[in-house]
Amino acid sequence: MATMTDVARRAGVSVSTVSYVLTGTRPISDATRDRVLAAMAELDYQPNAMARGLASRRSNIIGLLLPLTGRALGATETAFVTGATEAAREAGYHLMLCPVGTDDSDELQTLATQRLLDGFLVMEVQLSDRRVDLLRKLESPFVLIGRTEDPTGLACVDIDFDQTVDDAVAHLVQLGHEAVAYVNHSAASLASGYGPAKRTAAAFEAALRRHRITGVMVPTDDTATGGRQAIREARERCPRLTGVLVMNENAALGILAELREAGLDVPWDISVVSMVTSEVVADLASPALTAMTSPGSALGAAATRVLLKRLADGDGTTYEELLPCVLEVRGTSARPRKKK
Amino acid sequence: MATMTDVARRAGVSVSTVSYVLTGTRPISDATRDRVLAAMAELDYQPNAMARGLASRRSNIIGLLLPLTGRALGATETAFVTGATEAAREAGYHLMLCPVGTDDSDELQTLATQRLLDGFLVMEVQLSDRRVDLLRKLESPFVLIGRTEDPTGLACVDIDFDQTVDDAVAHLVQLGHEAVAYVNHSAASLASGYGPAKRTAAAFEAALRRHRITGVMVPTDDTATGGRQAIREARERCPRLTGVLVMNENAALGILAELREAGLDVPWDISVVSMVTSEVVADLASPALTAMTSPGSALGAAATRVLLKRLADGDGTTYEELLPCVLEVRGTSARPRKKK
DNA sequence: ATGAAAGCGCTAACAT
DNA sequence: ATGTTAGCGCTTTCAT
Repeated sequence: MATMTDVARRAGVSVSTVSYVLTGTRPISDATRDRVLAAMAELDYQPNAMARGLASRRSNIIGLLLPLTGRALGATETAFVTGATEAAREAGYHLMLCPVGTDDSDELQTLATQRLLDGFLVMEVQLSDRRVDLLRKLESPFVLIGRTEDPTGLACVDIDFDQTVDDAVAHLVQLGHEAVAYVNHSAASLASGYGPAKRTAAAFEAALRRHRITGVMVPTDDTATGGRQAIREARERCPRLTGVLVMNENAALGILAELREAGLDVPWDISVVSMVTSEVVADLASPALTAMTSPGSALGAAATRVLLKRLADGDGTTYEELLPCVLEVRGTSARPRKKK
Repeated sequence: MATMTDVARRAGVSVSTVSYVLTGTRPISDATRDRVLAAMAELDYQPNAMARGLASRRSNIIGLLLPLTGRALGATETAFVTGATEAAREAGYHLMLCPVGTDDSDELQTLATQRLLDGFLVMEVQLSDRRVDLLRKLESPFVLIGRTEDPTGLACVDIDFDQTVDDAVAHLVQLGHEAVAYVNHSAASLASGYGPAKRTAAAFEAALRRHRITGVMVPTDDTATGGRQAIREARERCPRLTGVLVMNENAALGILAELREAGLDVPWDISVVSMVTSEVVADLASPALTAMTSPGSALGAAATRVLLKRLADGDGTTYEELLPCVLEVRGTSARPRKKK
């Protein structure tokens, strides 16, 4: 394994010159640079990451804090990881997966003080998240995916739930629907103040008013069974119902199954729009789900870019970037057929 | 940020003593150790990962080579990543995600010679995989998830496809099925020599013989549409068909949809067993899919353990560990009802 | 059982 | 534009 000293000797220059060729932090004459580069190539030289990190106090690695609950990651999360990883690589950084939940404060403290990571991406952010407090205290640069209660002084990248709900409702209204339901996350998460649940509930109300249509919000579990119950309840509470928005993919599939068994035709009797859904899952359903596709990979890339920017600038001001889900019309939404 | 020198001074010992307390590579009297530990605690000392890595030539990080194709990772892969990450953490290691496909030789070369990673886990291994050749040449320790054509001298951890297929067929036979189809991966992947496709095809033939039943193998695309076509073809070629094994989850859902539309009752008319399927996806279907659940997270953990073992022992002998998928009977398999 | 000291391979002042 | 050199914070011989 050739070292920088080897390269310097071979190129007939000093080690610092070699170093500066690598980092580009001071002007080097073309002739010298060429000689150095040639020497590197001849020796198959690769800088030692550890030595670099030690001397520069930068590892060029960012950590992705992701609670690994045992159950699988959804497609959205996966896409996020992918997007973040790619964006990091393009900037010459590496991405390290760190299974750190809100409760593993010690783990995180160790990670952050080890100086192995230059900064953090924090996934699955809770409204009140201890990881945030800790990272702040330790003065580690970080970017949140999602938002805490009070985002002052934080950098957040999140789905634009307001916009997403509004776009979904607008899609149904445009098709001629006048009574729609919104099947939200569970009552429990709503009560616990889970951000997306609360924000979408409010956005739904607002959208109903804006579009002057009626509708009901039904919280339910994020399961197929939950979806089944929710659609039954929704139809009871609002018999004229012709459209439904669903927050959770599993619930969406449950709704399709329930409607089918009730002898109703999707999309002609009832349209279903799934929110924050990945393409894969949407295609699993039949008919394929009309959905608001979550910008998973774009979110990951955006978050990474924000973090790297902050690392470079030493910037720590409040920042917020919201990306809406994009409507993909597939087979479960249509103009409702006239009743009777 | 306290350094080892600070700790040494505070404890009234030399730096080397502090170091040995940390690494445990030489005996320390209890009294001294206690003083050192106390000093560390008082100073909130955390060893600097970079300095450690530079001096010891070990980063305590392993890389996970995972081609990020843009499309989402399946639940099995996700579980694998989770399992590997957890296992690494338990052993005091970190896991770094490296988006490196078979074609990114340069990327991999850089990664491996940078000395940032102690070893590699290689996912989505091709029958002939250039990453394997490269890692071997660079003498980087690594473990494959999957198998190459010739596994001599390699460490592999993989799904036991033979066992899995046999278990699935046995399940159907035991229920009384006498004519079953196997819906495999696409003809293209079969032709290209994709390992799992070839191995399961062979295992299916063997299982048919062993159980003295008839059956057909139908290759198809890994999509719902592919599944639909496949089941039509299978029923044409084998009208007495009462059971079907499916290799791909999407195809499995397509098959269910097609059968339903053809007016057939699952599982009473036709049983469906999905292979290498995750629980989440199985539950998405209605009825929930009887499936051979892939040991994703166990695979990840096993692979990590093998790699760490090799790092510790400097061992490089051939090694193979196969884990079967586990049968989970859900709603799509049953004793076939008598025809006519 | 403990200490002293020589690196590990690089970056970044400080020189010229 | 280039060279010299003092660290970065730790591990690990070599001593005692």
